[in-house]
Amino acid sequence: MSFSPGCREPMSSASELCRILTNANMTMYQTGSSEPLQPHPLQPSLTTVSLPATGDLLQLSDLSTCSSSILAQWYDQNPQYWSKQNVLEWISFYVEGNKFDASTLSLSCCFMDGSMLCQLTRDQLLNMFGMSLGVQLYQSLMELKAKYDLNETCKLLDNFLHEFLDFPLLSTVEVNEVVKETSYNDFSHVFKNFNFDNMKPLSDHGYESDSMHSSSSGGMLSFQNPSSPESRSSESDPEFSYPQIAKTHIKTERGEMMKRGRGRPPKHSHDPRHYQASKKSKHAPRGTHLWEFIRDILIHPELNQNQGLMKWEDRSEGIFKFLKSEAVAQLWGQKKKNSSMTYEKLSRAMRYYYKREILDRVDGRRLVYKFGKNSTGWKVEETGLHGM
DNA sequence: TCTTAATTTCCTGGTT
DNA sequence: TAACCAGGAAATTAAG
Repeated sequence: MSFSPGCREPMSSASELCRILTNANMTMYQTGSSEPLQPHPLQPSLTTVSLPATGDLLQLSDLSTCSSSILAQWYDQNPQYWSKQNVLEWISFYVEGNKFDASTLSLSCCFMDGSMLCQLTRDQLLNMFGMSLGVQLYQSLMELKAKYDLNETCKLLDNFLHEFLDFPLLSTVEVNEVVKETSYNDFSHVFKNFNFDNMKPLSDHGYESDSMHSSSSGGMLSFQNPSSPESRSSESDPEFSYPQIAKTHIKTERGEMMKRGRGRPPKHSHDPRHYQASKKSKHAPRGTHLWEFIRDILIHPELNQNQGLMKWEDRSEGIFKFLKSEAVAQLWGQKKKNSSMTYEKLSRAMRYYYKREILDRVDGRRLVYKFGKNSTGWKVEETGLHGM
């Protein structure tokens, strides 16, 4: 969607905005709206209760601390999944909280759901809401998105660590030097002890069958014996041994080698999980893009500390380096439910970003990339967080 | 149904 | 020699 600049137009007053919001609340939650607070599909436990009247928002000093309010319940969700009502509440909070002159604001600018909101650029928000309010809304949105992405990345990392044995969850680990030093050494023994006899053969089309990554906790990795000649660890850490899963060639029943087909492994439409996925809304947001996934690992070093996956080389310039290239690829694969992801493939996708200027080339340096002008959310001033 | 964006996969050749 | 980089080509998937 696109918002034309200058959609700000006179409106009666801030109280009018409040009145409309309050009425909207009453209408939606007393009569059974077609669009109640949308629970996050991954967080189905959210319960729907009445929203406070807009006036109540005035008494909230900080959204992030209002644990007893309904606001906190949807506020903790990914803004992507906010309803129009949620967006209105969010905007009105900043309007009221800053005593912003709502007469300069068009209500039509506020009628969007979270998905639309998240597509707006900083400039679009500034155009719509003006410098003062626009900047605040943009910063709030960036923080919320980062917070949600952190949660999701944390879950992924937890799943990844927890997939094989009772490795402590990141959320429960107290970060200290001992933990930092042990994490990956512990991994190598995990993989050495893994029972490779449980490996299922590849299906005859050359891809793993869906059953191979049917783990509900985010996709099960298939393994290749690290000592086998096919094993090709591209891991930059020589002590680190990761499971290798991509196989270029497969053996047929007659023992001849066949090439794997190109492109993504096809999904099986009869698979119940695929059915679930295909049932989701047509307007469901796209998954996080690769560069955003990378960015989120980088801007949350508190997670990275445990994994040592990546690090900033020059935060102000957006230059970063893969430390555990294959591990990052595995995590990305887990997120995309693709157990055959490798750094080789991931790096190809990264190179496509050069053309779009999402990434810039860093010549002569292995595993080093740089965020380009079309990437956002990694700068210190954008995130409000401070990297290493 | 078609188009398009964003990968994913495979490949060849070059560099470190 | 292994690991990585570069980029073409083709395939797949999801979203619009």
